Formats: sequence, C-alpha cells, structure tokens
Amino acid sequence: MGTIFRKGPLPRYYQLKEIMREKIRVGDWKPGDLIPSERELSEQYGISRMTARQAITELVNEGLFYREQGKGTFVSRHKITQQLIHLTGFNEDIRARGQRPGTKVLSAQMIPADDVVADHLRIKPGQLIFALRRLRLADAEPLAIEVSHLSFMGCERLLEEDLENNSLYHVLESKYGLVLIEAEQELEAGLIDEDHAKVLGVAVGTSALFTRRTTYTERDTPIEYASSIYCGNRYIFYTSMKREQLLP
Amino acid sequence: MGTIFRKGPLPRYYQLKEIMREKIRVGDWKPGDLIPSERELSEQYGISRMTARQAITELVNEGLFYREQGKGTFVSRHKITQQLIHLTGFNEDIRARGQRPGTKVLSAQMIPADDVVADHLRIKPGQLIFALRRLRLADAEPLAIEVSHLSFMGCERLLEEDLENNSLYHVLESKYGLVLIEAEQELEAGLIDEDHAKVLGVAVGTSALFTRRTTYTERDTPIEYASSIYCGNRYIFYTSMKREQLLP
DNA sequence: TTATATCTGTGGTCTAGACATCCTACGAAT
DNA sequence: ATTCGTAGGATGTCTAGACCACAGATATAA
Repeated sequence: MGTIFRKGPLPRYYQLKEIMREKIRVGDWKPGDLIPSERELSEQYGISRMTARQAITELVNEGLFYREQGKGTFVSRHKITQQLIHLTGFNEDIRARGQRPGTKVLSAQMIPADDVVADHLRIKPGQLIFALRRLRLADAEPLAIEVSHLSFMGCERLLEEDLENNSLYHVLESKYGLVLIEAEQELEAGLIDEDHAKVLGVAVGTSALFTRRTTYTERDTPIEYASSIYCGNRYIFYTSMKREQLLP
Repeated sequence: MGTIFRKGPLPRYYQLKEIMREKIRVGDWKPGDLIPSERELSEQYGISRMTARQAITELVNEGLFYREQGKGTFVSRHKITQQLIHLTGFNEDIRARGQRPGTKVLSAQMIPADDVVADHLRIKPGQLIFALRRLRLADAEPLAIEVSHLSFMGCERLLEEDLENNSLYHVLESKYGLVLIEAEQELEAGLIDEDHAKVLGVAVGTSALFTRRTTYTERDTPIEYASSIYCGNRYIFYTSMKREQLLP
C-alpha cells in the first residue's frame, strides 16, 4: 500500500481512493485534518491532478471528506454518512449494530403477483413470482417479519435454496450474478395486530415500524419488493440526507 | 434555454445540467430513454467532452440518469431518488405531499444545553442555546411536535424572529447566511404519551414515529439538533439507499 | 496602529486530445 | 443455421496543461 501501479486493471483514481481510505482507517488522517492538496497528491503519486481530483471528489460524495475553496480538503467528523446510508441486507445491518442475526423461514413459494407488487416490480399482475416470508431475529429474539417478493429470469430456482442459513442478497449476488445497488424505502409507524403479535411474541398493540422497500439492480431494474414489520422498541432506523448545492 | 453562454458567472457544466433537467421536466426525455452520447452533447453545445461528462456524472449521482458502459446513458425510471433524498424543511416537505403546512410556536427560549444535545452539537454542556418547540400542522390538522436546539454565533437573535409564519431554515439561510447542507436522522416507532396526546389531539397510545436529527452546515459544523414526534397514521417517511459500487 | 495592496496556495472550471473496455450489429466462415 | 471475428460507437480512464475565484499571510502605505 502506498504506491500506485500504472499497469494492471485497477484504475489509478481507485487505487488512490483506497490509499486515502486506509490513511483514515489507521488514523494517519484524523477527523478535521487537512489532507494534502490535489497538486501535492498528484506529484507524490505520479498521476495527473485531474485523476487525484476524481479520487477526492468520489470520497467527498461518500461523505468522507469535505472541501473548502481556497483552504483545502478536510476529513469529515461525522461517521454515519460514511457507514449507514449503504444498502445492506438484514444480516449485515444487525451485525453492524453488534448483535447476532438469525432467520427462520416461515414460507417460500411461487405465487401470482397482486396489483401492488406487480406495479413496484414493473411486471404484469398475475405473473408468477417468488414470495418469501421470514422471521428475523437479533440475539435470538424476534425482531421483524419480512415478506419479500422477487421477480427475475429463473427466480423459481430460489425454491431450492437454503435461505435460513444463507443471506438472500448473498445468494442473488453469488449464484445469479444480480448485484443490488439501490433501494427506495418508505417507513410508517403503526401497531402490531393479532396475527403478527403471535409470531413476534409480543402483545397486540405494541408499536411497530412498517417498512416497504423496492430494490434495484444495476440496470435500473426492480428485483425485489419487500414489506417488513419491526418491533417498535427494538429497532432504530438510520438515514442521512443531503441538499443539492445550488450555485448563485 | 438551450444555449450555453461562454461568458458569465455560471459554469458550463452547470448550464448543461439545467438544460438536461429541463428536457426531462418538459417530457422531451422520458424515463428509460437513451440520451445523446457525451461526444454528441459536447459538439452540440460547443464544450469539451470532459465538461459534458461532468454534467452527466453529477446527474447520475443525483439518481436522474444511469450509465451502461458500451451502451449509453439513460433516464432513470424511479423518481423518489430524484426528489425525496433531499434535505427539506417541514414546509417544503408537506407541500411536496400536496398538503398545506402550518406551524404553532409552543415555546422559544434560551436554555443551557443538556449532555445529549451538547454532544450532538459538539459544544460544552451548559452552554446557552436556542430551544424552539413547535406544533406542526398539515391541512390544519396536528401532525407533529418538533423540538429544535440551535447553537451558533448570535443564535439568541432568533428570539425576535417570527417563526410561526417564516420557515426556520429560510430565516437561517437568508438572515444568517447559514446553509444547511446535510443531516443525519434516526427513526424509531413508539407510542404517544399523555402530555403529547393532549397537544396533538389524539388518544394516548396512538402509534408514533420518533425522529432525531442533526443538521450540518457546509463546513461540517452541526447547527441544529431536533427531536420530533409524528402521529403514526398521518405520516410516511421516504428514503433511499445506495450501495457503493465495488470494482473487480 | 490601521488600512490596503500584493503574493501564494488552495480548490473550481475547462480544454483537446489519447487509449482502454465494453456492447452491438453485421458479415464471413463454418 | 450457427459460430466467430471485426468494426463502430458508447462509456471509462488519463494526461498536461490553462485560467479563475477565494482565503490567508505578508508587506506596504496612510
């Protein structure tokens, strides 16, 4: 680490990004620090200023740095932006919170899509899709019920997968080459009804977080539509927002 | 519209961004459409390819376009990413949902910061800050109670502002030159207690969405820490998530 | 002492090229 | 009919410059 290879498949701006990320990870650069100027970096690593600038720009977009014209580029102080805006599966998410994730498959079958699901997945109502109901656990305690609907070429093969011990996202990625890249989600507060209360092992009328999520693959294609019910007092949802900067 | 001025203060890439946004707004380019290639755009508007590319890249980052190597750049189909990830104040937000926002100031005073607030605002506990409690209405119906804590040079002048008829964010921007650019937010489900039930005009035990938000200005400086309680069945929160793309 | 100008270094914008990588379509060889 | 190679065009990466706007320090003049 610390040198940029001019041959090889990895772009130079990408190598520089990794080098700078590493500097932060090991504490070489601390929050609030001024990092070397674009010109310095380009000389130090033997690349052009525009290439160094591209690396910095991407890390600024990820929230790791911020720039001040005339002064320099600094390491951001807040971490949430850097971590939690990422699209993560349930297992990753729970592990990041320092808990142990668990899953129990309640049902897995091919069913015809209803109007709501078909609309979100951009398919025709009635088309056969893969429906998966799972109970989600954190530290062996029931946390949520999640119903996923998936539609893609060959999705019926998912019936044979062991989705109790393997992450759905991981299976999609490794066996089907589907990389989920983006999701839209809506959240609403509500109360738990009788049916769900039994499964989650809580009282009827407990507060709950209802979420509905559409997940997209690289090509702007929706793959999954999922609804979840999280036990109210056991889950906090994090997000971050940015205002697009307007020029004068 | 449709021409890029080479003189004048507006950067060329920014002018092209606005031109392309307009093409989408008026329906010239529809979701799923292939837009002209970078070379075509650069020739058509008399700018270099890198400048055209910068304009496209920024709109890709905003979720308006997506690229496919070897094929071209396309207009995205989903709109939430384009609209609702933005940091908006309450008034903007409610108007975007087609409702009429309203505000009632419950209290406004200078108080010493407690430990939690001081931590989020990166100040010392006990320092005097501006605290604002507001009842938020949508179509004249109570929707939420919001408590904002603000700390910046001269924040005591906010005591003299009319925050019932003026947006707080707008006042901060126009009178104090503070541009809020980024926020971290956490959401949790819960139930409304007796005190809040009275103010919101709902029954005790109604479901609610609890949010806590830290808002940052351009310089990575926290300005506001706000806690809100939204009536459960009257508000849906939207967000979107992106996975950082990894290179092979 | 206090303004005021200048100088230097920063990020912000922009150019005119170059080559790489990937996708598609078309045509040739099997 | 199928397979393969190739050509053209798209985005992806990269360069070596250039000038601008802004911030801060320093030196100069009132």
